[in-house]
Amino acid sequence: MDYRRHPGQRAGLDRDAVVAAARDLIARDGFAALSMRRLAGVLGVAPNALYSHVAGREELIDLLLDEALADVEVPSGDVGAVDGLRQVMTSTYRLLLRQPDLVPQYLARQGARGPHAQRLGGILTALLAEAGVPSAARQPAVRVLIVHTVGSAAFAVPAAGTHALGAEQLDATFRDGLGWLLAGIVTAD
Amino acid sequence: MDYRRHPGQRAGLDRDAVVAAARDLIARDGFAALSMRRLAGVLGVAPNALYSHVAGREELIDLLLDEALADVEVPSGDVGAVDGLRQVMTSTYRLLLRQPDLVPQYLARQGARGPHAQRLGGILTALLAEAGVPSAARQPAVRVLIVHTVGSAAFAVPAAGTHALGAEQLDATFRDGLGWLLAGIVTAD
DNA sequence: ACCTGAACACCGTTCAAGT
DNA sequence: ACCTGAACACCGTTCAAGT
Repeated sequence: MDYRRHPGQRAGLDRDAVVAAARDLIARDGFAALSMRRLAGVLGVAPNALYSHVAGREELIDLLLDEALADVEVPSGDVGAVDGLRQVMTSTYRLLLRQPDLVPQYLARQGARGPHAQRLGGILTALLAEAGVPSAARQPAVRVLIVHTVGSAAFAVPAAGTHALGAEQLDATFRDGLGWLLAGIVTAD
Repeated sequence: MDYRRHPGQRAGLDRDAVVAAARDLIARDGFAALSMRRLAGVLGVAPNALYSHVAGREELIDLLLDEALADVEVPSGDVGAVDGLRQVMTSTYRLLLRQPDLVPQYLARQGARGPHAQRLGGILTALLAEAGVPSAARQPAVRVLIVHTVGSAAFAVPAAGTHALGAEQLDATFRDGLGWLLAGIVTAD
């Protein structure tokens, strides 16, 4: 329609602006409301203008998922490997809870594959090594920890009906499960 | 278009036939291919004919999810509560692996809410009680076990790129994680 | 009750063209 | 390189009508 712009005129858009607008749109109206056309509408451009900055909807979601992991905190100082693992996973859990609608998408695409996800994987592997977990057992251990953390975050989102457990109880459930898994990981032969 | 049928003429459709056709469609072409219009096409009816048997696409997916849990095996005889829990979760895990495309949808809607899911929840709660887990700790324990099982199944699905872990390793990872969680659940004060 | 016809309000993506 | 215009091939769902 009328975008008050002619073909060739710039709209001042770039990749980060598109991703940021998508994040805001989901935060306001939920993941189901994220469509390329609606997003373009919010940004005041024609729908196909987005394809100059993003390969398509799938890539956009990949970017959103990876961005959600941007602020994972590396364990501070020398708290020990196991406590370090606990801190990293708890930080990740809290980050994921901030963008609840996005979390199930991690499972739908078997985890994020972007740079932030890779960085997180590297941190976990190093901490497992420091904790004395043998080389071959580290990748399975990372999987178990990620499954628990992402799964807990996905289940923490209230569904249509009110759920029985409160936020504190959900946090406690995540924390307990994490502790049991860590105990098993570092104790395994 | 032309369905070789007039308004008012039956097509011999019912709720189960719709759900079964949806399951087959996903098995053949993937979850992304499941649309009401395509499903109607497979069944040889007009798109809106499906709404006589199903409230809409969301309910159809709910039915598919619950149906996937129909064949969970209850533990045989007196194997003990913990081994019983292990058997039920392993049976559920194997069932979920049969319909891989469907699994992420469990997380997207915080678990299934149908009769089969409720039955599974009841079995788990009873076994936890038998294992001596105090009443208040049972619901969180069920959550942890479900998160691990569904999450493991979701992550077991190969993504676009080939994945490093083989099927045996994935099974071992699920089994180990389950063991650690069960140990923690029955040991907790 | 179960189906068709027709329509409404959407989708993601592509291709050509303009600057 | 970044945008618009226009189009293609889809969606889920609803409403009226027919038997």
